[in-house]
Amino acid sequence: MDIRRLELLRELADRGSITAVALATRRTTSAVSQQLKILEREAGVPLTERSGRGVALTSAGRALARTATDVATAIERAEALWADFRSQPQGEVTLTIFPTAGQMLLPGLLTRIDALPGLKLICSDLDSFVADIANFTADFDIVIADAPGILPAWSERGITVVPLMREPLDIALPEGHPLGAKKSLTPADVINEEWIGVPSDLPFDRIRRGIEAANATPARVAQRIADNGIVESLVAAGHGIGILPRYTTRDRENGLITRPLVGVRSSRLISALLRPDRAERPSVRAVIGALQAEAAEFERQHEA
Amino acid sequence: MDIRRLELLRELADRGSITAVALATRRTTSAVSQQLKILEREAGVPLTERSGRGVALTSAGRALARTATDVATAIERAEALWADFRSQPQGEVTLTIFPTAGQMLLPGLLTRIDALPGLKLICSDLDSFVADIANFTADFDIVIADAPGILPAWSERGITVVPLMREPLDIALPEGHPLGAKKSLTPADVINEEWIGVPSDLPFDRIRRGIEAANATPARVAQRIADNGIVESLVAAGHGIGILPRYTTRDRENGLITRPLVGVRSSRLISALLRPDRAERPSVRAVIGALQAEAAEFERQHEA
DNA sequence: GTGTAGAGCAAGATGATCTTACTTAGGTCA
DNA sequence: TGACCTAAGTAAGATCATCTTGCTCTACAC
Repeated sequence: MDIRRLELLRELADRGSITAVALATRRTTSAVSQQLKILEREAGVPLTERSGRGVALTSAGRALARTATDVATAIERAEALWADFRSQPQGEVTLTIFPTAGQMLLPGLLTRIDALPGLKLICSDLDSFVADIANFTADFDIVIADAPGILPAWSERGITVVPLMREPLDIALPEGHPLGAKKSLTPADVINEEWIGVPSDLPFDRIRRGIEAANATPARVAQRIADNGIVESLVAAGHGIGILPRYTTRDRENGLITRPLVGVRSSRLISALLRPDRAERPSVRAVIGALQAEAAEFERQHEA
Repeated sequence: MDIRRLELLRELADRGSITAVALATRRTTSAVSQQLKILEREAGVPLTERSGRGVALTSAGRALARTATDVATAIERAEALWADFRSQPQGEVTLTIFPTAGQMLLPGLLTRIDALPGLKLICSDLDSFVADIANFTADFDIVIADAPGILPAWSERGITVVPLMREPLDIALPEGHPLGAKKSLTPADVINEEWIGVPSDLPFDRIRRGIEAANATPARVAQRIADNGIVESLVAAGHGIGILPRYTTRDRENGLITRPLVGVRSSRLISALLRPDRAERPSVRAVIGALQAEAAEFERQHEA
């Protein structure tokens, strides 16, 4: 069964006459007629029948023409990808991102992508609390995650990790807390506080472990909350202190103050994860480039 | 971009060397080499690079080889369908059926299908209460439903309806109910009873409407229940009388007795619904044939 | 260095698919 | 009814993509 012949059958189903198919495919009617004859012999079932001066598909013919449609759509998808390679970056790129990084990067990223004609970025956001973020590289071209480095499990699976930016993590205190008097805080300052922590399998949690290691004392974790907005509210209400990312935490007029933590490494590395085959697509490369530029721009503005 | 060339790229990704691809596809290495060269020119990107004495795919090559896999699977699906037409009925047929019909027909149907080698029947059951059963013909090859005839909406959509069997519907009474003294019941006998009915958009409900029409009086419907098992329990517990299908109602030692209803048409027609293009597939035809045979056999046994 | 395996190039062979020219069948209009 | 037209199909030869043959080039093993 040959694809090109199958395609003719589909054309016939769409256009209704051999002449129309021949015209559309820039062939003679004779050529079309011959190819359909061969197809019919291969199928072993009559696919067409005469109807007046023209031909009509038999119901078997219609049924088999339908299969051609499915094949055609698969081929079209493949060709869209090839087009991406052949010329300018073009086509659709899917991206998923966790909420706070989305706040920082998406507005500028979308502006940059708008400037590239033919390129469409389809974004979605991810619950901040997922088991293994890298699993999403099967479903999305680009996954933006808080990646503490390249996990062994990732490099094994051949996942490409592109670092984008580093965001400092600060200690969040309720207004009026005695520690607010200091400009910056050490692990010893905070170890005896009540903590609003994060679930232990989130990358954030390694900051708490760093503080514990520096003091050789376990911290008192009152709650484990994944969503930063909730953490903000709990800290502001005096239920404990927490660790929050610097650029996306609201610490103006909401009962919250933040202080940098010194003495342990306290930042998160935001990276793009993707499967290497997708990383080859010019359109995906273009988005990665825009992401790197946007992240650099963002860091530059916030360091100043 | 040609499918045959793309297929070669996929082979190369799988087998790793031009020689191996040539051997597998019964060509000379030269032919393979030439075709890949053409593909590369079309792509505009290097797809292979020399690596020692052999070649290795570039990462772009791997990415594009992956697209071939998707196309290949679509073609394989299409070819499975063609194979179905070419020879004996073969392949997979999906069927969905409502519960009581499943009880009656599936055991025997599956036995019949087992006798046809190469044919696989994948069954699922349907909630008895769905808006328009014919919508399922998009998702299943065969939909078995209580079809009161060919609805206009169905014939418009070109849905084929194959009648399978007629099942009488009886009046179900609690044991000891005064009407139990009679061998059969008329509309006048039952109109003043309390009813356990069915939701008004189920086909069953037309029997109740028939009884109302015969008496020119509305029936008193206490409950509207879709599931026959629940109706059985409610009737047995004395909450009312109901209408239940003869062959799948348990009326032995469960507090339930059934009596035929005379004077209004009281039966349901069980039919197979399918899209006409699917009806052409020899495998689907074979299943329909087995269904008709099984339904006829079932009716014969229960009339005796 | 010599031998060998794998890839690639040039030129001609092969074969599928197309065109040209003609036939057949069904419909239309005088 | 017969002349005419349109659509499809057939036969034979032309054309073009793809394959093979025969040779070269490169990397590597012994």
